Amino acid sequence: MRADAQRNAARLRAAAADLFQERGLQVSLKEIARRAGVSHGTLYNLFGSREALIDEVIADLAAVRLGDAARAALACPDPWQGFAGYVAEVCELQATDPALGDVLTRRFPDASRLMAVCDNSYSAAESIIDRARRDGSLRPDFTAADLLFFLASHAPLARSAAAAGSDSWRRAVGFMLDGLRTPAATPLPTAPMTPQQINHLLIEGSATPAG
Amino acid sequence: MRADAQRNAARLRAAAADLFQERGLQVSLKEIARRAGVSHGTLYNLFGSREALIDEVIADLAAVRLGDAARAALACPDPWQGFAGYVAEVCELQATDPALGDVLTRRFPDASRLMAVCDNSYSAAESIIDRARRDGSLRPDFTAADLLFFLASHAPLARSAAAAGSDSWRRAVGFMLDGLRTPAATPLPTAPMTPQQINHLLIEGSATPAG
DNA sequence: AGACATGTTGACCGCAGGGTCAAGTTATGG
DNA sequence: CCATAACTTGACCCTGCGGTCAACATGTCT
Repeated sequence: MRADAQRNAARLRAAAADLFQERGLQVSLKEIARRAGVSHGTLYNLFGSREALIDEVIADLAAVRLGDAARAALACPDPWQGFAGYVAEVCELQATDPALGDVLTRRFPDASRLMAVCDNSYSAAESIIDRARRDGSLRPDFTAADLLFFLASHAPLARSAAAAGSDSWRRAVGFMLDGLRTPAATPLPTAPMTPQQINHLLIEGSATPAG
Repeated sequence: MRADAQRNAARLRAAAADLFQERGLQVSLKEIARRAGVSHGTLYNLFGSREALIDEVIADLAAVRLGDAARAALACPDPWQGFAGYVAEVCELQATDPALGDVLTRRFPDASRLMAVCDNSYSAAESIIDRARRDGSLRPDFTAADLLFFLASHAPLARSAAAAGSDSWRRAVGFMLDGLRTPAATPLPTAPMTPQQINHLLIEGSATPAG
């Protein structure tokens, strides 16, 4: 790879990282190129697709952030504290970093490294949940699918609340957590989602085609 | 108004009602015209703006649906049952009717009749919440702003879950309600939103400009 | 029936997005 | 220092959106 190409790739990566984190994973590729100070043709040249760019720029970061949160949760002596702290931490990430808010939505199935991060996070969440359930502090009917549903619905509003300088999303998380403790538990009206249902749900989630 | 214009207006209203309820209040106006079988020029001619169309086609419907839910809630002898049923009912509306899911987002400030419906609903929610708080069954720190936050974040996923034939959103509502009963209550990390903050939050919510 | 007001139409504008590619430029190795 | 492979560029394609308007059609009233 020629030196100038390397320079351009670095600039593009930096611009992409900035914009993804400022405005989410759907920012226009032309705008990324604009901010990097190169032609959008060059972006397509060097990366080929938004997914490739995401994988290069966000996947590691997401892996670290989510991995840290999960590790901290499992390291916490009190399973409930671990679980609650994990949820709060992930929500915090969603509120402060739009890119991370978009990670869990699985809306970029072709970003393979990112999808791997999603899968790992899901497994980690299962462990965290399991531990808290076995402990008796987390209601037994709560599943990782339920957590994912909550996080996915929470992300957009948390993001704009944070952008508007508001903490209000923390309240929503607080209510939710109070509903997840065993003493509060009340029978649920329906079964948890299967992984297929989750996928379907999240991907269809926002980019509904026009037909 | 000429007879053909009246016919066209009726067709447009019908098409708009259909599409709003199928896909939400942001469907393209050209598509509404297409489905109505008239030129989009005619739509602009007869209605002038999306907001006018919304006001004509959705405002009443929303007023009735939300009003019924509120009335039923206040008529319920048990304040907690009334509150919980209200939340569940509104969520059901959001899940089954994308147009109603968009109503509470306040993303169409120029649709004045719709905005009035929002305001009324908010007041009604305050009464319902108040009654349940005074009853001692609803945690005292829960406000109408919190409910609005929940509903706004809930709507999109509930919609796509329902579209995918899934009931899973009911679980989320169940967890949330369990967190709202007084016995579950745990101190909250931050203050509720002011009306201004709500407005800001919801309107910025999804249509973030590119700049 | 005819004339005029009232409506309708679709081409057109500007914008922005994704994506491609021939032509031009520049780094690099011999 | 130059030949060439490697790279960049921006014009161009497509799509779809909101919105306007001159030219045309049609209902309506006398």
